[in-house]
Amino acid sequence: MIQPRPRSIPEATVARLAVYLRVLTSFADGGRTTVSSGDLASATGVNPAGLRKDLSHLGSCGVRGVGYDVRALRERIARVLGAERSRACVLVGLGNLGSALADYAGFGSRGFEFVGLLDAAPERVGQRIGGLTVQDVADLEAVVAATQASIGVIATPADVAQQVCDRLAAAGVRSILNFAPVTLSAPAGVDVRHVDLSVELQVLAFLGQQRVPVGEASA
Amino acid sequence: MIQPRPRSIPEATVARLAVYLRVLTSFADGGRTTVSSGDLASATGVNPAGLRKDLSHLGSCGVRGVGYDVRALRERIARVLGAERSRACVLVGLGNLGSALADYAGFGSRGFEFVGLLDAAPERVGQRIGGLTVQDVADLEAVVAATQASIGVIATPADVAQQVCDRLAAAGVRSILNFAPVTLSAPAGVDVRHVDLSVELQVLAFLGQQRVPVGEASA
DNA sequence: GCTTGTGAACACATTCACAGCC
DNA sequence: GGCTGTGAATGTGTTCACAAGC
Repeated sequence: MIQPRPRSIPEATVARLAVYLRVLTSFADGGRTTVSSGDLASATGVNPAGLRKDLSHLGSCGVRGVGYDVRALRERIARVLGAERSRACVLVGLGNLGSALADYAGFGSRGFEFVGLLDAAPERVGQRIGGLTVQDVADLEAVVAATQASIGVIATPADVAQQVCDRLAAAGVRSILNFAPVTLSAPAGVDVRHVDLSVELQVLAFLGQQRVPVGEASA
Repeated sequence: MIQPRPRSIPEATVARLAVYLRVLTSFADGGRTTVSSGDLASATGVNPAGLRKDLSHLGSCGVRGVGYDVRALRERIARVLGAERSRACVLVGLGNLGSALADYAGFGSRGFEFVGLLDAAPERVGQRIGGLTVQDVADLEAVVAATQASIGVIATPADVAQQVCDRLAAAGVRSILNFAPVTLSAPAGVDVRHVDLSVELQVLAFLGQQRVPVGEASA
């Protein structure tokens, strides 16, 4: 009666599911009711067969010869990703990037709710951003305890990111998303993911210079 | 006499090289002169053997029994990534996120220079951000032509991102980094990369809910 | 006939283990 | 002895091709 592995979805698939979810939502808003793997694949920039394989991980519910029901598929993906129930996040660091994140509509619509904004600068404490009032980072532990936040987002300068990470972990936050340009270490059981905004740019630039090896034209 | 593939570095390696570059720079700033693969690996959160394999792609110059020379390695990586010469970028969309990007020090220190900031909102045009004056997006083509920008960064709302992308591509920009939450399409020869800030958060949340399948404690 | 779902083949990436060198 | 560099083994992810089903 024990399912072998009820939900073991490859990480690469999870990332793409989030993208499918976004596109399906816009399709649903546009009044579309069904979609084929080919259409959805081209709208998300992936291979159709890969898309079907991704969907097969969630015990897919497409109809052969027809396609997928947009609403049903969207709900199923949302359920698997846990995007239907709201998750409480605290955000530390409200400089330019942090403020952008606090205001970013994409989070709220995908089940992430900021329940605490924290900053160390006195002039930022008390400001209202994205419907919340910025609190003093000294109260981090109290805010986490009061809000039961399960996710922490770090958008501080690099030199304080590690100590913020330590405090979040100690306060019981088990998932941390780091935007500061440092590699963080955290105790076992705490999941840290790092988003480096300039890495993508650097990869892009590298591919660009690859493409045209400057003066190596075939003439 | 034709080299088979002079420089074909796996994309995953390129992304990590950018991280090594950042850490090596901070090591160099701290006065460190040599580093072993183990040290650098733990500072960047990767496997030591993988790190050595990454470095081997650039015809590595470590010394057995000793390690790598920090400065030499940093320069070699910078050269391979093309991070030594400055690359001109235009940024379109100066809302919260765009402003954060324009101000982000991480770009400048890695060879990316914003040479144009463009926005459609009249109240933003003329503002100074990160040392530049915001220009009207109507002048996009002129700005690209005047600055010879090779990279475009899109941080606009989703609904105008595609048309900005089209105009950038038509103006001759061959590398585009998209922060808007839409999948963009571009003509062949134009490289588009998409950074979705909430995808990482969604993966993190998924892993978190995986970890503790709520009420399935082994007691 | 059209589209899904999936095993099998392939390509890519990571890790291991050790030979080569200082 | 210590650390790099790398082939070999493993694991992961992607693509193909086609059978199954509407």
